[in-house]
Amino acid sequence: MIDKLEYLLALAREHHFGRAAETCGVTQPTLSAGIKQLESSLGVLLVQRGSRFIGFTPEGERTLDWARRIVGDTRAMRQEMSALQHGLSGRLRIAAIPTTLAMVAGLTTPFRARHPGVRFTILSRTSIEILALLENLEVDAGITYLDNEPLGRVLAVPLYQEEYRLITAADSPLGNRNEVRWAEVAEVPLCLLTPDMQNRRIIEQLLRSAGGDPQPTLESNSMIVLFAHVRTGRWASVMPAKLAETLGLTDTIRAIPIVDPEAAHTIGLVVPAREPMTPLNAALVAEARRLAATLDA
Amino acid sequence: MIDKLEYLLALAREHHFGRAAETCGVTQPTLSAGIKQLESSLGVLLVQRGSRFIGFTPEGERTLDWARRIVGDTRAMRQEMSALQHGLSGRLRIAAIPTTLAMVAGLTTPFRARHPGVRFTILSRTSIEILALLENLEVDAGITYLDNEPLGRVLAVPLYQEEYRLITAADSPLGNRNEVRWAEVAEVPLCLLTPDMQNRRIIEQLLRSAGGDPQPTLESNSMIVLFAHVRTGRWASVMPAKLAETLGLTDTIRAIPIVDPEAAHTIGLVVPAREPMTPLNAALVAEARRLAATLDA
DNA sequence: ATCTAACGATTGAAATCCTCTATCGACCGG
DNA sequence: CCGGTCGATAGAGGATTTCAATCGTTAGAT
Repeated sequence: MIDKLEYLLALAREHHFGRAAETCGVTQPTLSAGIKQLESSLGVLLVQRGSRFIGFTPEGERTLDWARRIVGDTRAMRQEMSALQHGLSGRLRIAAIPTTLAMVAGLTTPFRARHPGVRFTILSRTSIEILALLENLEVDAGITYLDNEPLGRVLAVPLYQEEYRLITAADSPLGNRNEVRWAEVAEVPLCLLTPDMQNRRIIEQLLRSAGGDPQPTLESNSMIVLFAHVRTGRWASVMPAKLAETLGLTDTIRAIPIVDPEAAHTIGLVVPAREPMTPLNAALVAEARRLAATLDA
Repeated sequence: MIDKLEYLLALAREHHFGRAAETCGVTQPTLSAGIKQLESSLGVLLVQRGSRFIGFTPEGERTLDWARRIVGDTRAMRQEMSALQHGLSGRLRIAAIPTTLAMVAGLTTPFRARHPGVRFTILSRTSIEILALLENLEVDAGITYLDNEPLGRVLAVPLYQEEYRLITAADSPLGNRNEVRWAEVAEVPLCLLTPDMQNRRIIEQLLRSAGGDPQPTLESNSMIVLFAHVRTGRWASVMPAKLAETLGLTDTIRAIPIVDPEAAHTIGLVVPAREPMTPLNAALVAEARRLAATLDA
């Protein structure tokens, strides 16, 4: 029964019987039969049948909600029993937005010191993708903005305020300033994240409300790409302060506070609002609270 | 997997492998193997092994919590799908304390008018048993006191205030009064519920705080027994007003309000605090709210 | 219109898992 | 010491599950 529900979740992820079967480690006929059996067991059609996967029926969507719950609880139960036996172990899957990637180490490092048996998978994803991944049990936790998009059914732990810096060469036009205004930044050709990233949308909105019309000269979904360009001294970017510090400023590259307004957005850890939490998530939330305390100080 | 969790729940109910197997409709070796398989699948011992059933290990108790959740969600999912197909159907199992048995019809009758496909099982139980039955998924809902014992993880819908009447023959010593004081009632030989019933404990406490020392001349766990005795005209009892009305007063048997104090306890419907509720419970709660509105008016 | 590739359903054989009956061993109370 | 109860175990039979192979349909390309 529960494995059939897992099939359903996989199908919701992949929208494709073959691939869903593969991720479940079974063959396509097996998954096909599993779904069919779920349908007959519940007495409803779950999947809209055509020559290909079309989508779920309304009953299927509803069943998906239940499947997420039941499968999630089952995994949590297993994890809890395993933790009682061998201490915390297993893999903690975290999805983070690119601007926070550098600070993830601040969370994972003390966590691992406390719980050496735990392994990590860190994925770089957009804030919207993170919520979907959480919903579908594909990751255990996310690190994202807490104060913009609606978060859904999650528990959020604020970590720090993201503040913005103009990253530019010391010998560039604004390079000698101790602070700059958004209106000024709007005049500079920038390297920014792609528009699917919430950070890009936040910065664009700040630039626009300062009267600018942002036309980034370069965009990427990778902060590494952006920073590598800035580092040449020929490009500029707007980055969160925390990130700029971590990536390392040289004497030729400066991070200049941007004011008017002094914008800030809250970054935090989000985990599914499941009661009780999985042991790994409980430990992660505790670690995040500790980290937030040190960051506030 | 889920059926193994059902085995575990049955074992928790019965404290006996053989009986648990019977309630699950399997033989004892099957249930035994099922539990053993759960244990190896989770990697922990769940049951304390001896020559007989002794109890659960701490891990077993924890697993029981998860099992209740997972099994409950699974049943809710099935019920919801069935309701989407055929409308509300199935069996609604309600446990009620004896003093409320007469008013259950006020809930079930309009419910059945709205949802003809639903069948009922009504059990008379003590308030403490009701909470255990709810916890173990053995009943869907309970009707009990809301304001005394701690209720646990339930959603409560207040229905009405239980007020107390002295039920006695018109020609008995207090029979001609329009109201009596608890101190006076304490002098009368009474038929009361057995001490495992909360109603008995409530009434005893009221009698004692009025200075009496209650020594019921007859006790039973059945209101029918109590009422049948009162009806002979030779016995008296203290009963909730609602119940006395339903059982039918004759011109020789009177229900006299008891004052000083005018005690009242809240009676209500309780269902497991499960989000979302099962469709049957959702409908029952809606019906209870309607009923509460008419009772208030 | 025809062809092709992709997709999901179907089939039938093999493997696995499950459930039952029968029985055993441990323990308890007389 | 004996009889009865309880849960574990063994082995056979049956049901279910899984897989490889294949089919039918459809969308898109030509």
